[in-house]
Amino acid sequence: MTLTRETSIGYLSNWAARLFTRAIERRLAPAGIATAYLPVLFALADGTAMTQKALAQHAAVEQPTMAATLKRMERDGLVQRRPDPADRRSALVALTPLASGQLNRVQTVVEQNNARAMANLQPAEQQALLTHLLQVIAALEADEAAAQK
Amino acid sequence: MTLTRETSIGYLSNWAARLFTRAIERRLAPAGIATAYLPVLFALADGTAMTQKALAQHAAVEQPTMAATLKRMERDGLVQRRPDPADRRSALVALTPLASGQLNRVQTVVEQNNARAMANLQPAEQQALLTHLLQVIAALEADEAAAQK
DNA sequence: GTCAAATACATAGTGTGCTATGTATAGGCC
DNA sequence: GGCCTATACATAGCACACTATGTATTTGAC
Repeated sequence: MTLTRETSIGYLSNWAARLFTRAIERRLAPAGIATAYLPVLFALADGTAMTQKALAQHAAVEQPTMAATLKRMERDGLVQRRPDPADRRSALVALTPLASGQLNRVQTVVEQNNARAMANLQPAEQQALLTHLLQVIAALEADEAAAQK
Repeated sequence: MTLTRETSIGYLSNWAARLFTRAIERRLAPAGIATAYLPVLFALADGTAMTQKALAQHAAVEQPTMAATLKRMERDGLVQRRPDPADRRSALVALTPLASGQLNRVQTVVEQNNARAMANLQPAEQQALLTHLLQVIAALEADEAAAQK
């Protein structure tokens, strides 16, 4: 039993993720929205302000990755930081009106993209795919946590 | 129906892919093998030599991406390029003995990693997951091809 | 045979992720 | 109060992906 790409869940996940990134970029880059911005946009969509640490946890990326993403979003006028009155080490990040104004369009594009990607699957199959992927993610996170120690 | 991470196939694919990359890095980086090397290693495993273009198509990455990967692999002593006698524009890439000697170990690590990731799924579910992901990939590639024109 | 178009690869610049490490503030112990 | 540790963030350096573009060779039309 040899290893081929088509039977490697790792390879297929990576491949699908790159295709998703390209598809989102194609449709949102003209609007100044990059894929890494999406978790931040959705996390702050309701108008709340969050710390960088909380945003990193929400997006499941490391802190320096989120720092770079926020720097680009700030450059692009999508977020603003103001000092956290309760802790001078941290800042509270919130969306700008420019970002809020694009939320509807962004959400529509993302949902349509997800729908297009799963258009060949029956509703039950779509649900199964999401469930199975979540179980894979849980297994990999458990493996990572075990290796940590 | 709001968009949450847990129901977004795009987000879950990206998340799983990052976890896979980290897991592979954790186990193969000490051996000098990076994740981007894997498609090249497996494509050349049988001793054949391929052009950069063929390797890029095999790995489903763009040509400059493969050029950079091959440069790192050459730096790490894993591949060597020799001029293609039939076409002076291109070079034929082949594994070095150093790379060939690590193939068994690499294949074992990748297979074990895939097995660990799907350990919580029944065999039928594992097969369904792979099939569904392939259908998602096919849909995204069709979408990309349509946008291309 | 010549020249224009196509092809193979290289390079530059950027986005997004990681690890390792530095700096400033907060919090708790004595 | 002073000090040690923990925490929040910044920075540096690298891997790996992309697009855009340049260079050299090949191919095909004439």
